[in-house]
Amino acid sequence: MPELPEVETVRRGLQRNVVGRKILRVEVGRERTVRRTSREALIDGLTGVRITGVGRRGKYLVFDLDSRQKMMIHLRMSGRLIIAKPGATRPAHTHVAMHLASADAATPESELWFVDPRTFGEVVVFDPDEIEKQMPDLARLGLDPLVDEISPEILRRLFKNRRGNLKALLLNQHLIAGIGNIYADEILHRAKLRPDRLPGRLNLSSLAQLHAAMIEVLNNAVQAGGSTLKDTQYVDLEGQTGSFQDEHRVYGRGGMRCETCGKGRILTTRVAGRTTCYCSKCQR
DNA sequence: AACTGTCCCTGCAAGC
DNA sequence: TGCTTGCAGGGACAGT
Repeated sequence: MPELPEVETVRRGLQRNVVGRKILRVEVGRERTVRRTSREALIDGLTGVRITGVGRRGKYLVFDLDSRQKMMIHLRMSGRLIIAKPGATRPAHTHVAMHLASADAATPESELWFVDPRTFGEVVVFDPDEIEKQMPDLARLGLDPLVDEISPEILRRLFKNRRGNLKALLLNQHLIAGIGNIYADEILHRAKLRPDRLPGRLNLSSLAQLHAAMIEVLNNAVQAGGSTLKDTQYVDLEGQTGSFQDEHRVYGRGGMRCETCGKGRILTTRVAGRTTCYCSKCQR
């Protein structure tokens, strides 16, 4: 599932491959992918426009354009962005295809595909001046752990007067943006904190552990190009798999021995409505 | 306001 | 073997 490290890996690929290039033509297959506006709005908003930059906030990709608008792409559960040669065979569930002009004499024309079997993802062109109205979810996103400066003290303030447990808070995109189910479990394991702990009862040293684990796990995962699992086949823009799944210590390891403490077993439960894995011994 | 549960959707795996 | 069922999960939405 694309979470912050996977989206950041895709963003870096886009930075290398599409920034500076002009969109010549846009095809939209499934209407559902452009449900926030319409097929016409996407095609009109992108045709003849140059991509001047690609940013990321949480799991949201935001493309700068040389028009007055911006483009947002969210991969949700199963979305993928793929760069390909013009006319190459498209995978099933390719819902949007953008034809990109060559950037210079050395760069051939390309196609940028949005592929998404489960169709939860979306592609939308919006007006940044109307972001509150058109993109309320993006406008109200919380702090990004790798873009914004987060400290244990900031975590304490974010968690103040919150009733939910630690895992629910990590998954809440209005507080901290970019952490999903996999990285929430990995972060909590490295912080040695149980997912069902209540934030009000955390002392500053626990908050410092959580903060350090968050930064470390996310940075290491970006370094590894994200996590590629068996089911969703996450790959980056150029089709490369990630390798952070090899460093997972709890996610998908239910019933196995904890490699960190060597004693505990990894338990699988349900916390905050999500399948949750944690070590019975090292997380307290 | 803040939290929880349900839904959207497809592919895959387990179980009969 | 071939069917059915359940599960995966990000975020919108309804209900509490």
